Amino acid sequence: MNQSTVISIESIRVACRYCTLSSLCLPMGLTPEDVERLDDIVKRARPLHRGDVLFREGERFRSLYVVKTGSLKTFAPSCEGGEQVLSFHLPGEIMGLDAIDKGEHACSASALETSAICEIPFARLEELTALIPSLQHQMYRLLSKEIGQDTDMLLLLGKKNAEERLAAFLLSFSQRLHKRGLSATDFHLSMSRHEIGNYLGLAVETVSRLFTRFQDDGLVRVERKHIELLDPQGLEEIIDGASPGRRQAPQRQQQT
Amino acid sequence: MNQSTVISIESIRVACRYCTLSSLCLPMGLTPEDVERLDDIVKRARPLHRGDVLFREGERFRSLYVVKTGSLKTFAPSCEGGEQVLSFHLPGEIMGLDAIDKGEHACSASALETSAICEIPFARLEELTALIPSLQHQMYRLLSKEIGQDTDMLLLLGKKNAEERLAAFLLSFSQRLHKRGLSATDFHLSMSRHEIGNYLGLAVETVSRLFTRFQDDGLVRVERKHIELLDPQGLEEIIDGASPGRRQAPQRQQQT
DNA sequence: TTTTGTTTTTGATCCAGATCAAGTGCCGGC
DNA sequence: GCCGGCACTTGATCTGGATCAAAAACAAAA
Repeated sequence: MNQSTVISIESIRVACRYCTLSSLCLPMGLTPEDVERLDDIVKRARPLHRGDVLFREGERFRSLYVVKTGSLKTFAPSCEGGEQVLSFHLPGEIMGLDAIDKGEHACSASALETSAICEIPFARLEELTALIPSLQHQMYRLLSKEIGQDTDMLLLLGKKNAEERLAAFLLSFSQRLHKRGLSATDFHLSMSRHEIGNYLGLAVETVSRLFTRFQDDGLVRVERKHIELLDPQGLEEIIDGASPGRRQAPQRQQQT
Repeated sequence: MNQSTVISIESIRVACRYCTLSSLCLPMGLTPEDVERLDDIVKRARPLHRGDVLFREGERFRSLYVVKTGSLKTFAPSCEGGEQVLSFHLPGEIMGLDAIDKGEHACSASALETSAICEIPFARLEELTALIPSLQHQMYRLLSKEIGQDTDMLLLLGKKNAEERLAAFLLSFSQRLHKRGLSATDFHLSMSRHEIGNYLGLAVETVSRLFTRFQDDGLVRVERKHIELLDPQGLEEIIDGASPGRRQAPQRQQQT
């Protein structure tokens, strides 16, 4: 309780201009004065704890949210009570962009661990972007980037096998952490095997088996949620379809 | 040749304000004066023919493109020379939004049939959106909508089986045509079985078999690329996981 | 500490859909 | 009208990963 209070106070106090994430986040490329104006509309609420829901699918859309610390997942209800994990969000990453169109959230977001969030009321942001061209540009870029990421994911789900998917996930996660100043080769997964499997379109068992296989192949060291990448290059090769087991490509390529 | 000339002239001449698509397209919700201003920056080139490439992956991003007539596909190179079809575009739909972020096209676009295109130089559009709040809002909505569509696709590829995928594709295509004033139950597919399969993450053979099965089940009438939806309700039920063959859900749901 | 529930791992089996293999039929070119 | 090639269909087989089952490792509670 004591600790969460500390985090809370801290999260309330850190303005954008002092935030270490500003180079990754919305303020990227803005002048200090413009950052100030953006900062004026940002709200910082108390932190969420594991499992807490930030917004729920169907809720009226009012704000975008940026992760300040911790991590979250977004997920949409699938058929028959199941759900599809759509993405994992790390500090500096924005959530809620998919809700602008319909004016209501198309997915839900919940915390994977204790997390601090910045809330950005969209109506005010929209006003601001009309006044600050570089902010408008940044918004277009952010929206576009999200589309690009979804595209990558479509490629992953449409064309890659289980091994390639997990390798891609690990490497991508590693790179995202690295951009945030953390180790690219030694990190902690805040999500469960179940969530990873769901995200990658695989069964938990498959994810677990692949972790074991990767470890046996000397690519990673896995100890529950603690991951060490021993051979990132090797993972890279797996992603490109050169799995250790098969020398030449046995996959028939779907031409169009 | 004669016919393509006719189309060409027509496509050059129709300004946004006379275009039947304006209610679906970028001008949606703009005042007539603002449509005029938008119209000033739109370029209308000669039509593309089947197979012609509108833009290619890696090319410098300058413009967004809107389909005026016809249809296109976008696709990205997958591993080992294959490609992933990312989307099919019908009149009024915008292409190139994923390129804003990196400043270069992340995918390629090619015509599925003779198609007319409106080109919108992005730099000029960006200037205009700063001046016209409703246009800016429209842009945010369009970008957000694209994200939402990608999300739907992720759900489809991550959680649905072959039958559900094809049913969802047919119904979604039908609805998009209907919005454009065409028949929702009797239409022509401009893409090949191969392209459908690629898009849905299925082998051609599977797509072909499913068309046959759907026809045998009285859901559709298929004659090469000509499709008649006989029982849209039945397709809807398939999408929701109630395939005719199985009474209760044998799929284990991936909980998180 | 034990208890109890959850997450992860491991093993055995199964099946949807991919892949392989042959047609069949359509369409454009000559 | 005939030919050649490509798109599509249909059938037979194979397999990656799902599913089923159960044990093992942990974590939170008591």
